[in-house]
Amino acid sequence: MASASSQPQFRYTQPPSKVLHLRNLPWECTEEELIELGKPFGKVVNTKCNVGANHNQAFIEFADLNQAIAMISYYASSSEPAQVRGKTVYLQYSNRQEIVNNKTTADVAGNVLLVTIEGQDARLVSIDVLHLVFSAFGFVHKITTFEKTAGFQALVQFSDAETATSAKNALDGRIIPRYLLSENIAPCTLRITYSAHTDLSVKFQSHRSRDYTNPYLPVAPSAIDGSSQFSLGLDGKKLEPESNVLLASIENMQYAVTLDVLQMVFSAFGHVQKIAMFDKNGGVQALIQYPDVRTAVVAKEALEGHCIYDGGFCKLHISYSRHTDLSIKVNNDRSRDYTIPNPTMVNSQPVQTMGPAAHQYNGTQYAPGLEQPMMPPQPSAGWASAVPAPPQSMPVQMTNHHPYMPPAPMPQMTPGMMQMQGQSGVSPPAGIVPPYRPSQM
DNA sequence: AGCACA
Repeated sequence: MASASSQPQFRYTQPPSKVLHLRNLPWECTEEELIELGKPFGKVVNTKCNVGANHNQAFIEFADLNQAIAMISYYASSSEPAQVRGKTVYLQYSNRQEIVNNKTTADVAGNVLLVTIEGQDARLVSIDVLHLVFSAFGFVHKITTFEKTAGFQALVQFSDAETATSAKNALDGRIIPRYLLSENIAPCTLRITYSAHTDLSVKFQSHRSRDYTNPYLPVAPSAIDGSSQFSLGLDGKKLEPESNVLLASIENMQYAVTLDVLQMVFSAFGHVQKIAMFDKNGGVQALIQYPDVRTAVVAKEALEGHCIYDGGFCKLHISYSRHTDLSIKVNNDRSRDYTIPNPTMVNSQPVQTMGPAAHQYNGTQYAPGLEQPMMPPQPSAGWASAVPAPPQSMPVQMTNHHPYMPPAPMPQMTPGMMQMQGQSGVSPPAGIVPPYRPSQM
């Protein structure tokens, strides 16, 4: 075979092509100038400017081969050379048959977004914070995070391109709301393009990747034993490995926090299997067990630092427990196993009460049964404004729609609650326990 | 003046 490809390409024996290769162009030649040059000979359907080491080459692609031939033929016999800005340009058939535009993927709308987190502390942004941010626009199927030369990046998968587009339009160029991050970390700006991916492959739930459509996906070993990689917390400290069991300590407990109150608060994020309360360091702590890590992660994100009651009372501090399955010996006012049939329980309506009620959040077009209780139903309200929504806006749903919104003071009151208040000698203002409302101090 | 690097 004659090896045409091994020959120098600047013989004038290029086979015809719809694509012409132009050289000796002036610096920064524009697409418009190329179209002007080719227009007399046919329809220019594509161009590529600023090619080559000196950016002085370009391609133009005609709709039809004959148009390209016409242009080459014309200038082959013309006394006037082809010119751009008075500079002679040289034409020949390209050795390719079409222009491939490499700026496609980032411009074609898809259901997966490529998110670059910019900022000094970008790496400290947890996948859970990203999940919260993007869940405001619809159900987030999957998230993966990774390091590239571009920095800390994430792929965020939505159901469809429309949802992804609404998130992209609202978030691109914006900062992650301050109230989602601890105070001492630098602002993080989101840069968002479309990804060419349509379905991410997530093998494990881990600190780097999540599949929110599959709660039974195994948790990565590295996320369980914590021996290999800790994820960095928002404050830059090491995080304990995620767990399905949360350890909650209650600060400034002016009002009694009973087992039932805890069960209500934590049930907003999923089924609470077991709770155990105990005294430690002069305060009250509780272990709350969920069926899966994912639910616990969401609950922790949502509740950490928030107060059960208005006024900074009963502030929750939540960490992951090393337990995975609590051993509840007896059901009483300090410990309870909600997974076993409980005809003998004193207050035996809790879980069933919460189930349906917990799903009454309006605007919940997210997948049923998944844990989005705290996503703003009207994301545009929070994101369209230049100023990030105030802290209260994120959990505001819990204020408005949380099942524990008593029409009358102190509903679901338990004997234990009464007693503890009596013992403590602290009377709530006006004798009323404020409604449960997570709020930051 | 001589073929694109996503």
